[in-house]
Amino acid sequence: MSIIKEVAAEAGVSVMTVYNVINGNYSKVSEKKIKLILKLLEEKNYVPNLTAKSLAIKSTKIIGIIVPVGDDDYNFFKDPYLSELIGVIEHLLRKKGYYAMVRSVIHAADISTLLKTWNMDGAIFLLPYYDHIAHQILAQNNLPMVFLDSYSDNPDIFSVGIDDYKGGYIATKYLVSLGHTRIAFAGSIGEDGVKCVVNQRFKGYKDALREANIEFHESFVYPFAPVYDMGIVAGREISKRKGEITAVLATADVMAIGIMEGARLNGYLLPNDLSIVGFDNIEASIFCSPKLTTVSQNIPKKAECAIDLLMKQINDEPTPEKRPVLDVEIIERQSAIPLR
Amino acid sequence: MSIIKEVAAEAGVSVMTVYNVINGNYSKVSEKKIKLILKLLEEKNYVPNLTAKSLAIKSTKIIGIIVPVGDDDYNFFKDPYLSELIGVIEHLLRKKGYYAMVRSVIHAADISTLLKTWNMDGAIFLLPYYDHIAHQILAQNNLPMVFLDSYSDNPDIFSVGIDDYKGGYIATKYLVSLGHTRIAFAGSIGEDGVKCVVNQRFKGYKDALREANIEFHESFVYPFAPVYDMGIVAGREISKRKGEITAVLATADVMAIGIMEGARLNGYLLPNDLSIVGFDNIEASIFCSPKLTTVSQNIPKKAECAIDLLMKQINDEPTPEKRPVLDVEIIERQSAIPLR
DNA sequence: TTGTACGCGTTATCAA
DNA sequence: TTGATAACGCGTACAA
Repeated sequence: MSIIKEVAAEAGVSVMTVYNVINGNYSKVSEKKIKLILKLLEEKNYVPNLTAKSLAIKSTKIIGIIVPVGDDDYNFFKDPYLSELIGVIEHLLRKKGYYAMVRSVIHAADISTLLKTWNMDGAIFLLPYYDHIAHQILAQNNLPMVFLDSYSDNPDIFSVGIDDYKGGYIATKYLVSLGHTRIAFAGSIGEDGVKCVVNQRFKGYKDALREANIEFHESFVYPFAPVYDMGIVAGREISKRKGEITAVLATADVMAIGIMEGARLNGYLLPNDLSIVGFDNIEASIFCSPKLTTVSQNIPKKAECAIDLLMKQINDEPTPEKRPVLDVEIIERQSAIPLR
Repeated sequence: MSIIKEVAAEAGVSVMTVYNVINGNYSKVSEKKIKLILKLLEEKNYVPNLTAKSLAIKSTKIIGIIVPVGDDDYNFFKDPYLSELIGVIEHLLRKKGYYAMVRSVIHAADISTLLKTWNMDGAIFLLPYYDHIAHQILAQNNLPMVFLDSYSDNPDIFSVGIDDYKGGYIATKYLVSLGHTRIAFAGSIGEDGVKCVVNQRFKGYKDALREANIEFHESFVYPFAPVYDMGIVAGREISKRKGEITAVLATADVMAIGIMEGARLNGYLLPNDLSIVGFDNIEASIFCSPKLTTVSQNIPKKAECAIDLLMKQINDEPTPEKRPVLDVEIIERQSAIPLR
């Protein structure tokens, strides 16, 4: 028997009266009974059952944290950028009385099922792998959603991004200011013409080169996945061209750290033989030596914006900006130094 | 109106018949209607509502992933050990049809509330900060639970741990084998006599010293928190005693990396001036230079054991071992080298 | 083969 | 002030 019923029986009142006390409708109950009922609830450690409440009010306070994973066995939490982001998000949600249901998804089709299964109040999509089906996701699920780093041209989408173009631009400009002219670009660029995170950074890179009257070489592009292992591969490739390439811009810190390793494996001395700039400013960027110069994005702020956007939708408040874009900046450390 | 009712109406049957089809009780429904109903369900993208189902069957398929956080603003996901662990756990739970609700908790009292609020099917406690109230947690919550790294003497507790004593022992022995005799220990040791992760490692450290006829010095102990920043502090302290201390065992990789940094800030050349052994074998232990020699614990296996123990409890299967202890091993890299 | 009735814990409405 | 009743979506037991 449920605690509510026990209390009602013991206090000699109806279940409804107990609920009135629980919900603070004190005006509707006599003071004497209030005290007794509160005492009994306390004694029995009553905690409202949210699965029942959810059913009644059609709101669960569950927010889905959706992370696409390609391969079934890849542990996306090893990515420090994602973990940090999830940590901040969980924290903010908790403070606002929501519950974070973290979920990696392999098949995009599973998303709708998940959201409906728990009748979630909202969802945050951490990685921008859904631009091509954004329309479908929006159509199938009528609930507040926020996409991170999306470049979808769907006008109905809410998203929080960073100024990827500027990131690529200032990083390249920074390397140019150090005297570098033969600058490689490492990152999984998408199809030509498609707007996406890496392509925007790539565009910034090319524009900065052009502005400095530096010719762009297709062979300077290493279109590898932004993970440590592929960084090593890229680093090995790049260091085969000693003297030809003097600097690299990588689209993720972990990749940049991998590039360092790969170059070192080929006998490079860092940062002398190769200047490297990363992207994200994860905590591990100070673990490596030389410490990584990188384009910093403010992860806590990104999370805040996402939650803010989500809450505004949930509470039917106006959203001044549907797609805020956060600023980025260069964090100068030791991995990029003047040429020569 | 719910999809179920729509389908029932359109198919001209009762709601019950629709449920029979959904639940595969085909024997109870005529083939013609089955096809029609399945088609309608498909069209309308029917997904069972777990909040309602949970209420009816008193099982939610939600597993709580509980992480204690001391300070309100500390982002525990920055800890690579925890993130990796959570990643594996989410993955395993998903494959078994469960949902991971990740939750940081500040006040231990919130735990019971959380578990009851969602009527969770089980819970995993990631950090062993609850040994002193384990009895209370067990008493207040009658659901399958698994504690990681617990040294509670409560016989009712299920836990998965690693051989911390052996870890401290083999790490110290390893340093001794390299010729070191003045070996410091860095980690937040608990009260004397209390069994806990760090104290066990500390015990292993002391026993290994004794076995090698090396005197233990109280002043060689740096009882700092196992985080990067405190590692730096420890590294600075240790490097003030050049020649006096030649090696350190740290109880966490991030701390070991911090120690490197602190020592370097004081002019140390690594690993020449100081040999360092870490603990955990997180991914970032290869990001630093020199690469970290460390005591490895098998995080995926730890997660697997925990889930296995949890599932056995949920399914009322016998559990051969209530408190499995996983083995550890030394991973030799570059941060610890022979003396001189 | 199909349908009815009731319960799960909670909220909302309305009557007493 | 208090309480009865219906509803939320689903499962179980039992009838027709």
